[in-house]
Amino acid sequence: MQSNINMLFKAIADPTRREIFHALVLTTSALSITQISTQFDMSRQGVTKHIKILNDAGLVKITEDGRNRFCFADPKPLKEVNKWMAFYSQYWDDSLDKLDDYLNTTKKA
Amino acid sequence: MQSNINMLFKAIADPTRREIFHALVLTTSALSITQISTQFDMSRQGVTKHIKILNDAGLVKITEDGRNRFCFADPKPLKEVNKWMAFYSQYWDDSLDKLDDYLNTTKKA
DNA sequence: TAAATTAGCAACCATAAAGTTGCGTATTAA
DNA sequence: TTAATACGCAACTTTATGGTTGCTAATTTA
Repeated sequence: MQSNINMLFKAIADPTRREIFHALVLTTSALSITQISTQFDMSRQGVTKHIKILNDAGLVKITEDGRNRFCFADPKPLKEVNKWMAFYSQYWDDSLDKLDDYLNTTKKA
Repeated sequence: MQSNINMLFKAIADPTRREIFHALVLTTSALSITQISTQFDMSRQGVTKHIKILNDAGLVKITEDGRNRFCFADPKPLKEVNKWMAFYSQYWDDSLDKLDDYLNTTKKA
């Protein structure tokens, strides 16, 4: 198993997975695997795989209920991504100044 | 070419790429491809590929200077990721309540 | 001018990833 | 108790990914 943060980044890297996650966040009720798959024009197994990866990343929780497995979104792990980005946010506003500085100094030289 | 946001998520999904990006953010001077590859115990071509993906995502800018290609980090595109996450941040604090609610109601039923 | 350096391009390899189908099993409904 | 439903597991296919090596071209240094 990979590290948590790696699995998190991997989980949100796939657009289909982001869509599934989004749908789970928006819905008020829990969705079973089959319900998700009808909603996404994808085979049930395809959804199962994505759910597994989302679950590994902690972004989706699953409760078993008879033959059903209901999926819930849990956005909490995204805080980690937020933390990762927080460091770079300080460079957002002056980021290309570095490039400008370089170009200016080399032109002057 | 994929969409911008997809390329962005893809770019930061790989841990090596995040490391390279981080090194470029931290360094005061620009780094050439060769300089990066010596720093990362990876072949020059491996680095070139990563830089290309980072460049596609807008996270790295390149200036050519003779036979050198100097790379600069540009964290600005990460704002998009931040925007994507902003929506989910409203669910961070009460996320698992959804699950709790479900479990409670089903137990009561 | 000859040698060294920086890098792109192409081919290649191994593995992972996204998705499918088929089949068996457990649970629910008729 | 039979039929339908929900699902997991395994196998398979296709394509992407991360990485390598070999070769060539351009630029810089001796």
